[in-house]
Amino acid sequence: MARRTVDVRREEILRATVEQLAATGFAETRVADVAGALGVSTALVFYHFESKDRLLSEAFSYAAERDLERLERIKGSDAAPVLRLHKMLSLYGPEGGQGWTLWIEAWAAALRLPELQKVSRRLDVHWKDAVADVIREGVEAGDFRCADPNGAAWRITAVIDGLAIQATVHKGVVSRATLTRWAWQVAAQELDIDAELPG
Amino acid sequence: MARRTVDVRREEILRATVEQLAATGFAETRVADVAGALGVSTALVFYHFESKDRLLSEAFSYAAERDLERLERIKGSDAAPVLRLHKMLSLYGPEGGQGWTLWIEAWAAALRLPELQKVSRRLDVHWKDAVADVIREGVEAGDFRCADPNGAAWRITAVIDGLAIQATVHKGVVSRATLTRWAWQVAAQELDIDAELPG
DNA sequence: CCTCCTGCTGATTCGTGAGTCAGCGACGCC
DNA sequence: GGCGTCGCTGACTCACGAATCAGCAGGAGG
Repeated sequence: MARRTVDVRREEILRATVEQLAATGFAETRVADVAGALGVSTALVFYHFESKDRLLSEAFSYAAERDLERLERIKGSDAAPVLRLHKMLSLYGPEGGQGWTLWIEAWAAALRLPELQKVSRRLDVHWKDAVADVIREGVEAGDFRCADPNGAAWRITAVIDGLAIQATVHKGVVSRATLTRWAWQVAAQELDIDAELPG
Repeated sequence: MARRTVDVRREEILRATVEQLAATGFAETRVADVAGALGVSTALVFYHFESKDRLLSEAFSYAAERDLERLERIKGSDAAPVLRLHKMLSLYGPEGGQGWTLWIEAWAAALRLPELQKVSRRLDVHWKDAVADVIREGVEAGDFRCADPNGAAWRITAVIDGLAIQATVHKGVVSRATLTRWAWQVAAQELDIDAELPG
């Protein structure tokens, strides 16, 4: 069977696991499914990962890391704060739609798996901090007026979390478009800017 | 073994199941645990509920129904809209703290179990509608100024959802007190009222 | 060309938990 | 007081999925 180096194979397995997780959830993901999707034996998965729990949390961590990279790339760009913030919220918000399934699953799973909780906490805090940073920059640049950038960041991202849950779990109750509009509306209110969407 | 009527026993089982669900999650809840907590045999549970899936969604539905009753009682009281709204948000928000574990689990589980999704959707929509109704009353009474009561209700409850997730899953990142304060702050902004907490 | 190392597998073990079933005993009813 | 219903149980089956292991093959290095 097509042999790979450890690194390549591990990443292949992680990617397949993330897909499986997003598609069928933590509880319903079988090691056999992941192996099957790659056309390898289940034993191979255990050759590379010592247990299923380990595999799942490493896979989630892998997905999280890739997301944070994309976030940092936007945050570090030289666009105006308003634009950067809007891009960040767009990335955080709808983006894909498959992503949210994974985060919702992850929050629930994190209630029980301490290892997963650490990753999930790190990811969430990082996100809110990044938003807060950009808000602070915008305030300094005179683009925003905001007395509490940190609180504002938490409230804005919380609205998105809350709305995204509704949009993802109860399909139809809120549209993606409404989600985006409302999220930006809250941001505008918090930052004392025009509610018109940029771009 | 202490014999009961069907109704009594069913409710006993449902209550025990809700407790178990809140404590250990949907995925980790065993029929044997529920039975054990009541000191009865697992077979009895299957005597009253045709399958585990059925038991779980009925239990969640049972908990949801009790919550909605409490909500309606507050909503229907004759206090001023501001006070009623605040009470509703308090009920929705911290209240217990064990409740949120259940909702987070339920959202994740609803992604896969259609029966559960129906219940969860009904509950969520009912909540947002109730908040919107009280906002509308407040507007009519001249207590609030709000151009979009429905949107405001969704945004306010979404913030609470989002913050409650953080408080519940990532203990320590936001305190209950901060959650309450921020939620009310968003409400005040939406309704153009004083951000001071009533009561 | 041989030979290890190592990635990989098929077959198997093992634990666990959902669901079943034959029967028992309490209690209402005649 | 006998009897039939019905809530209830213990002891079981059964399926499924995580984890193991002895060994197989491909390819790099001598």
